[in-house]
Amino acid sequence: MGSSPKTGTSPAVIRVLTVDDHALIREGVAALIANQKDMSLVGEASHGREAIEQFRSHRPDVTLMDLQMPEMNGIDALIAIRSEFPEARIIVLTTYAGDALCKRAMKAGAQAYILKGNVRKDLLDTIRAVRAGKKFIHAEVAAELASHATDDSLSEREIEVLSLIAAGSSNKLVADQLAISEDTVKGHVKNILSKLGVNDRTHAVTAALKRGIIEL
Amino acid sequence: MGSSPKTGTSPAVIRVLTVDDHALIREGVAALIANQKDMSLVGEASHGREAIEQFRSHRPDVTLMDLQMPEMNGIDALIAIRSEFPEARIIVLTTYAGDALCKRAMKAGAQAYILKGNVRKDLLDTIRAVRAGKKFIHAEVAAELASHATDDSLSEREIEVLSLIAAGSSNKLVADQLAISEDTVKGHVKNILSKLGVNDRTHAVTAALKRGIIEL
DNA sequence: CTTCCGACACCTCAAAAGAGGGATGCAGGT
DNA sequence: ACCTGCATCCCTCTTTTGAGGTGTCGGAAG
Repeated sequence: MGSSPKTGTSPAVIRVLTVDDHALIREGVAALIANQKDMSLVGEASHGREAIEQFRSHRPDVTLMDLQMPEMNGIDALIAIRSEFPEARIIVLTTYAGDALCKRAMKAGAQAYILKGNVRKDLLDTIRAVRAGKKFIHAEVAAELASHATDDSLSEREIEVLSLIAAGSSNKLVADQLAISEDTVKGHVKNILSKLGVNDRTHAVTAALKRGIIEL
Repeated sequence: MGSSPKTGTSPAVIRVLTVDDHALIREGVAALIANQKDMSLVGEASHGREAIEQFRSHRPDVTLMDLQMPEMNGIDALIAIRSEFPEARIIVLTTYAGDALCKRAMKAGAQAYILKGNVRKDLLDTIRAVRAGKKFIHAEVAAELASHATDDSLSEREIEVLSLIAAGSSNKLVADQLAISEDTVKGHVKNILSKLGVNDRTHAVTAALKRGIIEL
């Protein structure tokens, strides 16, 4: 790369799409990219549905995707885009360092997961790396990921139960809402506590919130 | 004020300081302000301590302050700046719509409280309004505020107890950590449940998180 | 100087939650 | 066919929580 005079996929500008419900963030990304000779912002979207439309019409080389947006969240948009365009290169750019969120995003086909906090140098480097086909997970998140490497993740049902508990339901109420017996709920709760390594339901909820397993 | 031809405090540019731990947000603010003829960005800070320094050296007309930053949070920075410069005009610019957070910020001397989400038009208008001495609270937050207008807020001690509960402590453990009797803790918990309008400790924690009374 | 409120403490009692055990059926993969 | 994970249900037992009610003490506000 460099001496050969040719087609030049490398020297071509990287076409970027930014997806974030916060206008300020999109503005920041736009400003950052405007200063790069090898990049160009080709579109913006403020939620998942719009992201899909923008992707269809612009076919960006790299997409910066926030999670937690109105209308349609980033994970769902990620899945939708990747199912339609399997070669899509998508970087998750979020505030949350939860390991569960990161796992879901990477499983959904994200190429990188970085935090809005320490973006200074990471963002631009990551865009270039991802365009080149590499993957990247922010160190802070990677540490989270590593610290929970051993413990198995919650099942769909367990997440459902835990969400209802977080919303203020007792075991009996959860049982009613899910149309199962209270004993079954207790069984689920026991597994949840064990998997999260906590001793009571309240701590289970806060631990799951920290890790991005459930939302408020 | 308006028809008289004079000193011109109004036509002068509004000098703005932006405080946010997210570089992208600062970048976005900078880009937005750069397009306004009547505004000029005079400084940036990524946490509370730096905000105080920057305020001292630049004396901005208006300061945009995020809450929840490392080193020193926005509320504390707000208080510190306002105690040193009582005329300081500070706009809280945050992601969180919790009414408790807003109440604390306004009590600490903030002139406005707006959300990063719907910034498009609000931000610039708010900067001008605040410079002119007006106050402003984002509609979404105001609604939150109104919906909790009647219920009294938690005492310091109650917040302390609730935080420990959120961290996974039983009543007995909370009692040990605060060096009080378990019965007293139960008394506090009872008041907490009553004030927050919930039936159990887990819901109390999630309700308090939503309202910005405690943090994760 | 009262009056009110918050923090503190003690009591009883019923309901919920958590720890222990075991058992069934069903789906997916080997 | 077998095994494993998951969801489901049942039982017993102890601990924790939450709902009642009462009272003291100190400080802040009236």
